Amino acid sequence: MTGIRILLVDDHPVVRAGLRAMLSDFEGITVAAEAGGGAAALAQLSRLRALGEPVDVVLMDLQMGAGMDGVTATEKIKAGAAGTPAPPVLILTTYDSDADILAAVEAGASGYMLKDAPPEHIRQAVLSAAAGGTALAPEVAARLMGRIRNPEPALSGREIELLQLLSTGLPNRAIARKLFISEATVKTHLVHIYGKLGVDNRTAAISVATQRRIIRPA
Amino acid sequence: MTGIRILLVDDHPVVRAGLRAMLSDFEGITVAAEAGGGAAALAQLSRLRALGEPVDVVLMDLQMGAGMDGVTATEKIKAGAAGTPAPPVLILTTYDSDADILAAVEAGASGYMLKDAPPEHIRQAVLSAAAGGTALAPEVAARLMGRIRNPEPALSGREIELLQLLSTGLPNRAIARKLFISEATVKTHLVHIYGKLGVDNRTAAISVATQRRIIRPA
DNA sequence: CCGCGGGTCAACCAAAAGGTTGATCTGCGT
DNA sequence: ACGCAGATCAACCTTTTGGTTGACCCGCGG
Repeated sequence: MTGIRILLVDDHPVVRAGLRAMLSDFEGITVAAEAGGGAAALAQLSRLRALGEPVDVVLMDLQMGAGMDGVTATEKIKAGAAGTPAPPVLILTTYDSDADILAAVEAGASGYMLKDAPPEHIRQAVLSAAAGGTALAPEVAARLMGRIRNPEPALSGREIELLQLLSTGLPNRAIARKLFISEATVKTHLVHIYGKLGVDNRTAAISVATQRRIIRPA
Repeated sequence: MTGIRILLVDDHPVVRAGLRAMLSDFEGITVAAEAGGGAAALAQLSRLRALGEPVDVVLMDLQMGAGMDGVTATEKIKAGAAGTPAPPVLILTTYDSDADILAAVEAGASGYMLKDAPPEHIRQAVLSAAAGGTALAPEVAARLMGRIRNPEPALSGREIELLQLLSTGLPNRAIARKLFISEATVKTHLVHIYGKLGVDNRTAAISVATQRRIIRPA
């Protein structure tokens, strides 16, 4: 049997070693290559494709220190930057904030797993992704279901995006520039956010959004 | 030769597997046990001591999801909660905030390494700790040197108190009432805080203060 | 004793944020 | 075709913050 060929993308050597050790215990799964960042990941994908040994699944961390973050790398892979057809990308990260989950899904990720998941779950997710399916960690799935069932205090993707920038301390003008919209639009979004979160200023919005894990702590 | 016996403490199975794989490649180092949290770590230490197989070095993560955090666990170990003499504790974590480093050192840690360090550095640190020495990652050492050369202005107790309330989203008026001072005084404190943190608005102050662990996340 | 820093307050002005109304455009589902 | 919701923008006004200056009191250390 051919086996599922995997590319590990994580900036921590320790984590890469852990995943390699964990995955090598499973039948039918082999780690074809590793990358410590988004740019290296794209290079590895191209290299392996040129060798006629394309990877079947990319295991990608989201937070990666200096360089390209995982969401951007996923977008580039899915856009065919490392050749087509693009392999499925399975996110394996530490945090499960709405902001991260939505960004990853929009970037084209096939799944979203947490690093504290038991090995068996990760194996299942890899198999699922390789077969063209999807895989969500139970916690993640629960959060998404909650969003669907309870649309009352549901923030839109754009609003969450704005909230995330808000939490870094940027003034409206800077947020507007980052999102390529006008300051007026930023204010409109903020008013909506305040209404949905039941607050009346940006600081309280950040507090509530952080507690509800709508955004990850700055 | 006896070999150095290690206890791994980390809440992520993936990371534990990685460290186990990495360390097992080194001569003279064996992983005696693992723990997924601070409480389990103390239990493991006691158990192994009772078996007459005490560990020589504890490899400890700082951020551990739900239960006891790494600093607290280190304090307890050093206080003899798992028997004396207490083994050296080597911190191995993702973040290198000043607050984390200082807290770890104060708790009695023998070293502070980052998870993105190359395996050889981690091996050196383990050997050093086992021999009763200390080990600091270059980045960490650099930060400490920087602090000594360029001490960041410390926030006063009152300022931190105010910052904590600020992070909950209260406007100045409400903060004033909570602290039984006038709004003018709140503004004066805020100006001082902004100056010390190098920001110019309350939202950024919260962001910076949270990152530096000056205040706990809302 | 005197300076110094922390904490308290006031008055004033400038800038940013909050709130309202109303408008256009887009995609999506019926 | 239609309504609806999300996203976008403008103009206007009020409230809150930010920034400056100056002042007073207190405790601690040289």
